[in-house]
Amino acid sequence: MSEEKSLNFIEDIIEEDLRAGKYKSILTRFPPEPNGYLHIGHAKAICLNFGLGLKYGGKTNLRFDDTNPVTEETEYVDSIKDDIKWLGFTWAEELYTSDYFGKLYEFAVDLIKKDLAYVDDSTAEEIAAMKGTPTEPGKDNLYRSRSIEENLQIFTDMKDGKYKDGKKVLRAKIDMKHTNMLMRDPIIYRIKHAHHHRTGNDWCIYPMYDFAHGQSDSIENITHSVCTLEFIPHRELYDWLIEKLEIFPSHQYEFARLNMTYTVMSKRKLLQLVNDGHVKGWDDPRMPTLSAFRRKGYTPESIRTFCDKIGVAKRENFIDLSLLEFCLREDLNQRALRVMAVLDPVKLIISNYDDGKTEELISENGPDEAMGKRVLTFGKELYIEREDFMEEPAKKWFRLAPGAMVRLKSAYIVKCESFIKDNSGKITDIHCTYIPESKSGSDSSGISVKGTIHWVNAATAVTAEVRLYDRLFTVENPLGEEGDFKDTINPNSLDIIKNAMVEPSLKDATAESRYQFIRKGYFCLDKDSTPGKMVFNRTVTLKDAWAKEVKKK
RNA sequence: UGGGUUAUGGUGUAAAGGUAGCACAACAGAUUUUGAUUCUGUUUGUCUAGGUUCGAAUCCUAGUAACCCAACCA
Repeated sequence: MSEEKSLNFIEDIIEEDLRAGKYKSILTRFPPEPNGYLHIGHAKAICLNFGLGLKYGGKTNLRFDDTNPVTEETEYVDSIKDDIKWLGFTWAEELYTSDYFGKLYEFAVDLIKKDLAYVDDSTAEEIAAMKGTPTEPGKDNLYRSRSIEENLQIFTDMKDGKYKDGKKVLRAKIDMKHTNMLMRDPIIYRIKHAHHHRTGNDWCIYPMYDFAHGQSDSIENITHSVCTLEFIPHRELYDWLIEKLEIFPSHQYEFARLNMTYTVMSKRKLLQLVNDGHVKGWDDPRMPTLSAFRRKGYTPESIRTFCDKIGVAKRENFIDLSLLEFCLREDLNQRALRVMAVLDPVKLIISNYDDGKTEELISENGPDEAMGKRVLTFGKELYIEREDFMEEPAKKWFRLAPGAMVRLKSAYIVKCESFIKDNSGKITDIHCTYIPESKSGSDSSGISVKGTIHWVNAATAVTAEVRLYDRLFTVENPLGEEGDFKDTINPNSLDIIKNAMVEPSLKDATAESRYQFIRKGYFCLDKDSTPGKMVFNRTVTLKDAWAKEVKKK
């Protein structure tokens, strides 16, 4: 095959439309409802819609689908805008469906005048009963034959606030026996005496999704209105309304939403996790929201790469979380500064190193020369990772053990001579000797060791809190289990380490800094940090061949 | 008992009648002052049954499975 990437089915359609001269340029839109935070599934839709605009020299609008005042809030509007900007996209116009309430009302009046809409006084239960089921046709009710004049008058009265919530609705007059349930006289306007986040108390009737979305697309001259699969049955109604209203013919195309292992992706369920206190807010780093990924240290580039790799198609998919992590590591590996941090410290004392002596050693900041170098202080007392020492070494173990030698990264080779345990059997000190000729960069010792471990100098190390995150759920598909999805929440999804010892250069960390704690993973500074106490989030672990080796047994 | 949509390795995604490719995952090895990175290699697939054709993932017929549709949510 050639170098260029093959097109997805929507790109196929657009290229065909452009080729055929159906449109001179394209216009897409991203239409979130401001009732929750954006998650990784939205990122797929954002990358798709904005990506299409960019690729074909068109534009993309951001339109808040705010037709339900009871669930929508400005807080969500702000977070959504932040997330889209963070991902790196720029919208042509910031619009709101509520901008069109006047126009939409006119459309409804137009429909009534064409005898294509009527006011129904039935209760919600009655309407549901008359609607039939997917396998049984619905039935007409007596309100369906109301006169145009009467409908016009009552609809005006509805708008003027003469009725209470739920007393009347406006319905499109289509076909109660239609095989598509959505075509059985769908409700297009309902009464809600509620405060709207933008229009305040101007309206007490609000259009339903189906009477707002397609019409908004049309008003904006959207050429390709891309949405997820569950809206397929809505397309027939979308087209019907555009045809009857005789307005600009936007077209709807549907793709499969993103599903990912070890998480859930519905705003309703995410809201539940927040409200029930299973996580500490929408941006808790264990959440699949964009604000959580950002806080956890993910880069927008890695998420865009991920969205590119998963593709766009119409079949249900279930993406492996490891693909997202792969994209992340690939990016972080290139940009993260390498530093040393000991998460579970145990003291290492070098017996043949002079008391009070220190040395300044040079270490590279990363694999790329351009990342520069930094100075590390070495001394007689260090901290190393507790798990890097094994009293009775396992097979293929090439870290520290009694009598064994190991390289201290960017420093010397040391040999373990003895160790001390406290009353509870916990190792408190490891005594080593070092090989003076083995200094990194000028090693003349002739000794080669298999293992290299990280360390920090006890005298100059800084204490920091480190938060280790694991997947939020214990099973790949929390919704595939019997019972409530919350039963599969991972009780160990957060491990807080209060006293990690990190090298002093980390004092310069900023919110944007990306680090690799050598051999432990990628980390970033959390917003909970204070001048007196740094807090780091583990963004993702490094791949760990040893852990895999251990697991095999 | 209705209507709609989709079926390609473990997971995704290409192949527009002509060599089933790519990525992740898994496995094996090389390199390595991060058991990381990098590099090399291996395993695994066209839902089923018929048919058309020199040739079928692709076309035809009949099945099967999964998902969606009965909020005054979007």
